[in-house]
This record gives sequence, C-alpha cells and structure tokens, in this order.
Amino acid sequence: MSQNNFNLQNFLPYLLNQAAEVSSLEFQNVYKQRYGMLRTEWRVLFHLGLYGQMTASDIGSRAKMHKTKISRAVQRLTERRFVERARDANDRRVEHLTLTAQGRAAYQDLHAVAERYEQSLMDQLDTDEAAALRRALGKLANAAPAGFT
Amino acid sequence: MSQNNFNLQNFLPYLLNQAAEVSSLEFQNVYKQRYGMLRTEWRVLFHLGLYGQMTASDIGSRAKMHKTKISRAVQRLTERRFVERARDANDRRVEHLTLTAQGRAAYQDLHAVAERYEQSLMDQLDTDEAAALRRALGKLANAAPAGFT
DNA sequence: ATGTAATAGTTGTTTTTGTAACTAACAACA
DNA sequence: TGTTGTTAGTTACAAAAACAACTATTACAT
Repeated sequence: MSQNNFNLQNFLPYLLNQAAEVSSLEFQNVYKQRYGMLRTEWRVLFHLGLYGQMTASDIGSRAKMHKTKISRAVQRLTERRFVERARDANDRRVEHLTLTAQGRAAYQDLHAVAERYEQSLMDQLDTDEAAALRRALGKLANAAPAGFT
Repeated sequence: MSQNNFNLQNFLPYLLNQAAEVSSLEFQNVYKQRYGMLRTEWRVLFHLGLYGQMTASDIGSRAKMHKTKISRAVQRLTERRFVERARDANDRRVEHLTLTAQGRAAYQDLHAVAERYEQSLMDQLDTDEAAALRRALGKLANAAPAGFT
C-alpha cells in the first residue's frame, strides 16, 4: 500500500477532471439530445450567440480551442444551418461567422438551460465557497506553466 | 451582442473544463515523455501504486472509468512490464492486478512529481481559496444529478 | 440438473480528437 | 516585381475514446 498520505482523491488535476466531467456530462445531454451537437459545436454556438459576429480565429483565441476543432465544428454547424459564413471583402482569407435564425433560437434555448444548470450547481455550494471556487479556477486556468519538474 | 449578463467565462462547467485541461496537460507531459503512458494508463498505475492489489472492476468503480478503458490500459501496462495479472483461484473470471518492480519504480517517480506539481498549483492560490476549492470540487464531483431541465 | 440471469473482462467498429502538412491570401521589403 | 514570411482556414492521417456486442465463468432459481 501507500507509504505516505498522498491520496489520489486529493490530487488536484484528478479532482478537477472528475468535477469537470460530471458537470459537463449532464449539460452535454441537453445539447446532444436537442440539437445533436458536440461539445466543440456547442462552444462555437455559444461564442457566436454571446459576442455576435466572430471569425474562427477570434473564437480560437477566446476559447483556447485549436483551429482544427473550430474548423470542423463550424463546418457541421453550417451544414445544419445554425451558422452562416461570409468572406471578408478586404481580406479574403478571413470568414465572418454569424448565427442563423435557427442558430439564435438554439442558442437562446441552451442559454436558458445553462443558467438553470449553473444555478443548480451553485445550490450545492456555500456562497463563499462558490466565490472562492470561481476565483481559484480562474487563476488555475489562466496560470503560466508551473515548471515543477 | 448579448442581451443579459450571462458570460461564458463564468459558466461553471466551462471554467472547470478549462482549469482541468490546463492542469492535466502539464502533468501529462511527464508520464508521456518518461514512460510513454496515456492518461488511462497513468490512472491505473496510480491506483495500483496507492491501493496495492486491485481488480479491474475495483479500479473502475473507484476511478469512475469505463471497463474497456481499463482493459486496454491494463493490457498495455502488462505488455510493458509495469503490471502483472493473476487469475483468482476461486473465481476464474477475476484478475488480480499488481505492480511489478518496474511499475513500482515508475509509480514512485511519478508520485513524487505529482506532489511537486500539486504544490506548484496550490502556490498560486490563497490558503482559504485552496481549501474551498477542494471542498467545492469534492461536492461537485460526487453530487447527484441535478435535474435542472 | 438445467435454463436464465448476472458479472468480469475482452474485442470490434464507429466517432472524435490530435498532429502535421497543406492551400490560399496577404504583407513587407529588397 | 519577386521572394520570403505570416496568417486564416482546411484536409489527411494517426491516436484515442465511446459504444455495442461478445466470451467465459459463476450464481441462482426452478
């Protein structure tokens, strides 16, 4: 057995992954069942719904998603008429992405569910706990590489 | 743009995923580079190192990992002589898994790195923040389905 | 005993992701 | 102009994960 008191259940990356997995999975069911979307597609949809017109690169830098993921998500969202692409007039490399009416409808629906879900998660936590959680997660997500080796 | 103040950066599942991704990735480099392991394999190795002899099912229920993942992880770990399997004498369906000497060495090495990494993550947080984070993550990871729809 | 269900673990097939190489358009500067 | 470098986005291929069907063994109820 173990020589010391290190415990896997307390290892932070492990805990983070478990919590992330559990909390993603429930919400995933919603956009999967209602709109047949993948997580990447849902993320793109949300960014467009939230910020309006964006390019794939914009989304990439905001969401820290790799461009190939975005490319494929946009492709599927376009095929299914949630998103429209328009080439920029001045720079024909860039594409401006916007939601279609259908896309906006889906966004608003999911947005509402997301808020309820958020609330149901927060209900499990004390107020100060929740605040500390947000702060801590923000720090960890945006931290520079730790250099622990 | 957005009609209200809901922000994706504050959506808890999103935040959790970002933090989890960042903190997994750095550590992943270690076990990948040093031992050519995947995340599933590292998890199995850690469970065996921590708890001693276990069956695949034991690991599955503890780590909430699907049994096919474990099966394949164990297969690769066995091929590479990190793990040994032994059929149970009374019930020939079950296999008892243990680390080899090489497996224990790898575990101890990674274990030490994990502790340093853990520390480097915690160093980014205030003491109370860190405590709240652990408590909150534990609650979220073990919570019953929220039923928010 | 024997048929039915349950459990441990594996294998096969399909999705999804990751990585790297690629095309097309622009920029900048000799 | 033309050559070199950069940026936006796509595509091709390999690695990994998800899901379903499967084998082998045990349990259990008739």
